[in-house]
Amino acid sequence: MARVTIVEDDPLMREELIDILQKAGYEVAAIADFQDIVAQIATLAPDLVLLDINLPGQSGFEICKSLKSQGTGPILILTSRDKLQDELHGLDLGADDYLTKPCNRDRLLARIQNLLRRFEGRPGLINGGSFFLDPNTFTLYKGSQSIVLSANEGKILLTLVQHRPEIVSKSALRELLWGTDQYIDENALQVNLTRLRKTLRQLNLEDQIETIRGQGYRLRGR
Amino acid sequence: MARVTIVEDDPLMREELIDILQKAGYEVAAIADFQDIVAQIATLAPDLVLLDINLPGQSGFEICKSLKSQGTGPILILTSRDKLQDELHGLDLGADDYLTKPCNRDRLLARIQNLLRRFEGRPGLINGGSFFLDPNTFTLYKGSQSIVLSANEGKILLTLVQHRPEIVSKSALRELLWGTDQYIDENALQVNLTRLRKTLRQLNLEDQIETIRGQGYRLRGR
DNA sequence: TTTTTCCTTACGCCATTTGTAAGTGTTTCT
DNA sequence: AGAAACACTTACAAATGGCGTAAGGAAAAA
Repeated sequence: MARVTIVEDDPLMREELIDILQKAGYEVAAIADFQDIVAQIATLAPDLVLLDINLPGQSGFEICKSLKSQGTGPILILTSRDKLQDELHGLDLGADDYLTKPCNRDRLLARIQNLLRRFEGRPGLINGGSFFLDPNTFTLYKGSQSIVLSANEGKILLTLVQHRPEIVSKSALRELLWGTDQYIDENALQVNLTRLRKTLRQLNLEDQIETIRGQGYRLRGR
Repeated sequence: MARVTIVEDDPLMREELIDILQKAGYEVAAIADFQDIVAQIATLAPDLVLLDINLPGQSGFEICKSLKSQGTGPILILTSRDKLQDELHGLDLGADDYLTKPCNRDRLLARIQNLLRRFEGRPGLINGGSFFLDPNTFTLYKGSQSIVLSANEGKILLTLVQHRPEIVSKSALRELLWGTDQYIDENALQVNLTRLRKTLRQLNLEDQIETIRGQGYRLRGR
């Protein structure tokens, strides 16, 4: 069953949530120490985070923002305040859903289930700024379009994305493609880059890869 | 700006929604003819669908289900009924958010903006029950794994998904692969199905395709 | 201009995909 | 049980696409 992490400072409310979720069959973890919450959640690596807004110290909004910039799973914001402003703010920071407490038990479970389903099995796509890349198959997504890169093109683009916006040396790329830096025709890498750029052009992603003369390549953006 | 399609039968409500969204800068289209709604939406290809539940003829739930099996963008369900059951049902069918009307203007816009941001640039993957399928490249996702199907395997799986859980006749599949039903070696289709099943086994998706003797094939689930 | 670095295009080899063929297994009907 | 219809599997050859190699052109630096 899915793992859910609860971030809620009110002990009573926390226990009740734990109870509800456990009875629903979830593997529940609750944050007890309200310092370094983001790090704790990262370690727990839950499938979903149930996040209260009014917390001692760090605001729930901050946590939400931090988690989302790391590409975590779904976040369900839970707060006692019934202010519309909170909802707007929460959603604005990238929360995936929002509920006011006290909340209906069935509604809570339904929303959790829905969020989990929406994220379940969803590919761990890597955000490349103006596109997404599947690191397994090298399927490249932009808008409603998608194409599959060949193995070499995919490997190159993936490392460029992972190092964005830093420069990746030609030496590193040769190592990536052929396991070694030496005894490789200098031109082989060039050709592969030309091919990659040509493929990117199909999705209107021209001028994404920048050449740094004498040093290597880098991806624009960020 | 993003394109939004409104599906709402009450003219007053519809005009108000159109007004709100247009003033917010969206490119708005509204369904006027309430027949073949799904086909109309598919043609419009909006970035988001605002979907009322109580409609003349086809239920909003049906439309939601159909759209989701085609890999459309986000769907925001809008209904006057304040029944929890509706919400549960709507979310269960894969709607991405839910609001009861009359709804606050700012809240509506915030939810729309949030949905659009969450889906922006994200691939329109089709939910196949226990997997996801990219209809363009035929990249198949299950959990953290993914593989790219060959053209024939992809076409077959895609139509099976789109018709799930109904039976797809062999004749229809032959038409799909070769454009015609006649003069095709009966065996050719079999071979392609064997290959597809073998590929699916790589992702532990055995026994997904069921053979209905004398009629065709169908995908399990739903 | 000369030199260095990078880009582009074309060619041939190799792997993957696909239709064809042939044989085996399974269900249904008499 | 036997036969016929239907479905599945494996193997092989042609077509397709990816890849390294080669050679020449373009652009930047000296």
